[in-house]
Amino acid sequence: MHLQKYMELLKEHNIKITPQRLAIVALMDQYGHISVRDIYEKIRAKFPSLSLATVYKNINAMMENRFINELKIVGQENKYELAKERHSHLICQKCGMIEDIEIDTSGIEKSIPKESGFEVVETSVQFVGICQKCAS
Amino acid sequence: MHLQKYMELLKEHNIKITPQRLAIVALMDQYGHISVRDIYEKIRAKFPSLSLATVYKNINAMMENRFINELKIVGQENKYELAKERHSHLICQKCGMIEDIEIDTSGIEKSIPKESGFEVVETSVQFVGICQKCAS
DNA sequence: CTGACTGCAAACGTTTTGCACGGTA
DNA sequence: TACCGTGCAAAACGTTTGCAGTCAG
Repeated sequence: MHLQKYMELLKEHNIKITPQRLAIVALMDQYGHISVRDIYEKIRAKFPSLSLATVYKNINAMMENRFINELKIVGQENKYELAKERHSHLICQKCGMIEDIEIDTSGIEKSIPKESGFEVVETSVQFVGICQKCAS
Repeated sequence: MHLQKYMELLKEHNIKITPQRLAIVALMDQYGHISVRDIYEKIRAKFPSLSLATVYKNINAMMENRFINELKIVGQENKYELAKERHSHLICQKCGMIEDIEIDTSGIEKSIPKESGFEVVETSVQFVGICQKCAS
């Protein structure tokens, strides 16, 4: 499918290509946000020799290279996503769904008092609530 | 000190009063945001019989009662804070400082498309950056 | 061909659990 | 007094590490 694309992505970030890594990237691309456990189980179904340690090692390497981001969400295990433009997340309290959303955070950043002397590098916003499916 | 205040707080939330719990509440009040490990070590210095299991059990009980909140922060261990009015956090990447800040999130909430059908219950905002002390 | 990656097993740190005892209401 | 909370030890997790063999570049 998009093997070629994944290989290029890895190359761009100076990460050596292996079947395990391609499988991880493919899952992140497919699911958007995925946990270590889910990565492990889904790949293992097709590729039973995969070890959990390898998943962790690769996740950590990819985070160091800023190739992926870690998402810490209340009430959920950590999720990982391919790094892309800054964005925020909609999170359903009921079903756990996570959806990307692009919003402008410059307004709220302005409400930090100048006197605080705090310089924002990154603003992280999570909208926690109920998704359409769960509401109906 | 504020023992009386802490006892009332616990009573209001239907949490039985014990010396261990009073010590935990006192630390959260004093530090604002504190980790399990820090709670354990600080209390233990004065009160060596305290067990880590007790800290965890109490933290969990207080979270169920919505008496305290859990704070998940990138690159830091989980922190806990007394529940209060909705607020956001300034987080220093360098020294780890966490500071409360009150901002109006209604603006960014409006940028969620109506068609998404997502109903926001709570908006969590973290401003990650460099604090005044670390910048100078 | 060489260094990096993988898988395995063991180690580690954190959090939870079960149980007997002790303290709060 | 009755029940809930505590402390201890063990268990259960999640994550990391060391090492020997293998693979990608």
